Amino acid sequence: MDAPTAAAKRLKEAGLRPTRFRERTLEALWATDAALSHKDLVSRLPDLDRVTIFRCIKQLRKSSLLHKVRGTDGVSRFVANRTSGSSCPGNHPHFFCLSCGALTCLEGLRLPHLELPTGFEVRGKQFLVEGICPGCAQGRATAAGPDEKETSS
Amino acid sequence: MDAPTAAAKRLKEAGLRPTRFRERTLEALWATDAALSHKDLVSRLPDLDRVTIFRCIKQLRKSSLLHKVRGTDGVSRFVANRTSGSSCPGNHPHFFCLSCGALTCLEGLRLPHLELPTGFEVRGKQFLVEGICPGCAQGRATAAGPDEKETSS
DNA sequence: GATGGTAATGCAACTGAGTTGCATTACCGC
DNA sequence: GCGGTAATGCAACTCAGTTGCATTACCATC
Ligand SMILES: [Zn+2]
Ligand SMILES: [Zn+2]
Ligand SMILES: [Zn+2]
Ligand SMILES: [Zn+2]
Repeated sequence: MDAPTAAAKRLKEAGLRPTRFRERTLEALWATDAALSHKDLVSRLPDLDRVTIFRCIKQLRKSSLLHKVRGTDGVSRFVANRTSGSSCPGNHPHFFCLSCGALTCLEGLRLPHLELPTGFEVRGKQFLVEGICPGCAQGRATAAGPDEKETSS
Repeated sequence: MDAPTAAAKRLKEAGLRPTRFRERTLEALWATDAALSHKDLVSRLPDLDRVTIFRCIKQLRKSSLLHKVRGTDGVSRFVANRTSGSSCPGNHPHFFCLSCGALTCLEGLRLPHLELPTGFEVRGKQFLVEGICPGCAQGRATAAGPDEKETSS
């Protein structure tokens, strides 16, 4: 008997069939802190069909196993929800690095409150900060040389 | 001689050639409070080529005559900057109505401050609130009555 | 362990936003 | 009016995301 993986367990809990591909998609997301785009996932799971990955994402999202964030480039990226209970789409802000393109959750931070004029009925909020991430900022400071990115996404 | 329109004046100030099409694009944006998508502009300016509108938008944006906001649907929308001096891209939050799709600037409001962990170098911020706009909320409350929304999308 | 129904997968073709190249046309200074 | 530059139109393209349909894997049930 194959030991049931943590991913399989999580999928079952969520009421999804724990297929090999869903497990691997989930594991790929668990393996990184950054949000992954569909393209990122395709390159990490080369033997999966791109449409399958799209559908897989959609299912995982429906079951709240991940949340979606759009960078300022308009591309959606996805992050696994670690805590099984809450972690709804928008309870923390996100950071988009203009240098390396990484999009990360700022999970330690709360979304700031915003007082809207009367008449608006709020359903959700998104706060996206863009700039240079610690990694890239350090690279610049240290490097002097501007040999930025070679890892073309 | 044709009286120089306000739009033409504004374009000249910004250092752009005040062509007929740019004037009309700017006027279309001035004529509404809501942010307009490229598609919206195409339907308001049926005799303009869609590519021309894209390029027009790009120029107006480069000259800070308008700013871009993305709805949670991922589609870019554009709003004219009334005040000629400042009005950079992101100094106010935006509201996206899930019912009618309208995206509006909350110009009266400041972006809330957010204290980031050390190491992050902030270049810009975006705050997008989604929900039901006053117009749609009222329509529902009053509802019972027949003449809901007919303006689809 | 075989069997069947449902859900998941692969493939191809499609949509819609946005871009690029190139030939044509309008604008502005002279 | 004339010429050069910038703006326009058109066609073709990229890239994210979706849809339809035939095939395959999963799970339960016998
Ligand atoms: Zn970075
Ligand atoms: Zn997040
Ligand atoms: Zn509305
Ligand atoms: Zn705005």
